[in-house]
Amino acid sequence: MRKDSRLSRMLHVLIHMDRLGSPATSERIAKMLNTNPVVVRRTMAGLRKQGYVTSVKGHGGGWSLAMPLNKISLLDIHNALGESSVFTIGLSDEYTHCPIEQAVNKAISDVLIEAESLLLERFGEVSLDVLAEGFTDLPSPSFAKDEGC
Amino acid sequence: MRKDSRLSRMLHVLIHMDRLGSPATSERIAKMLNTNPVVVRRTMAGLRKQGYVTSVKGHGGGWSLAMPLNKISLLDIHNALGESSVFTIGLSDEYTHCPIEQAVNKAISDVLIEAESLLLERFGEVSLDVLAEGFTDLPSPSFAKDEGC
DNA sequence: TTTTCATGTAACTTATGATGTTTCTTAAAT
DNA sequence: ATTTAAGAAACATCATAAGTTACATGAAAA
Repeated sequence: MRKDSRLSRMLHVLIHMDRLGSPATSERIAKMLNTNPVVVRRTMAGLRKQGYVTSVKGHGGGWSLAMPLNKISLLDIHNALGESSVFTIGLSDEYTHCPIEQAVNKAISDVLIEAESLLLERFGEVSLDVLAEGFTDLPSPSFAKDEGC
Repeated sequence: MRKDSRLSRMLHVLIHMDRLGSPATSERIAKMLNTNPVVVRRTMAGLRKQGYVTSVKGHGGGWSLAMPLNKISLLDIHNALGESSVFTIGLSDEYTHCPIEQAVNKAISDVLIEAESLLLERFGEVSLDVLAEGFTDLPSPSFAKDEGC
């Protein structure tokens, strides 16, 4: 089943952006992610909507962090990306009136809800500055693949 | 993102099968699930491989439970269906040498592992007979949609 | 012993949804 | 004015789960 790696990729990008100083263009980010600028804009648009990044048009424009990394959690970015559910597991809805289907679906969804709660709670406990820790003394690596991420 | 409702659907089927007495044909199950017999065989094959159901060819053949419902847990069926991961969330693997990607991926996967452990543990605690409880006194409903699930 | 019913399996087709692409517009700096 | 870059809509591609077709195998019934 298909995986959505946007969270991982966007976190990676945001931390690099933080050490970059100047705005990062969609094109630059796209190169880093081996994708293209429009996909980057689409994804970043969600983050901007929630206030985590800003975008500027024209010369010298691009994307910038709107707040320090310690104000942003994994949960924030996860939510901003707007994926409805974290699970590949879904429920049947063919016989909503069948008591057996109801019992089955309740058992499954009870578990999913509990596991998702835990997951979101943990995501909320991790802020991005913690992920960047220990690398601040490294020579700030440049951005795109051909420059050595 | 696409959902996999096989677990929910198969549990539903297995419980109905338990009260059916005679083997259920792939065609009958397919009608119940609004799908077709080959898909049913494909899915049931996983359950047979793990010993939860048996299949018999020819006249009067079909699928039967190989053990009572109280010997089968949600986890058993989940595993038998053979889905690798329960999450839609994946990790980037473009810069496996980049310490930032590593830190990001470790943070995410720590959470995923913990949440998945909880989920599997809970699935292991629920056996199918519990889901069927309370309906044993009902007139055993017949199987296919047009017969009133 | 032939027919019918049912699973087993492989190969192929379809449907869906994310991702990628093109094109054009808008806006800001040079 | 020109260049640079985001915004946005429309369209194309791709991956893959699900569905379908076709045929082989095996068991019971006629």
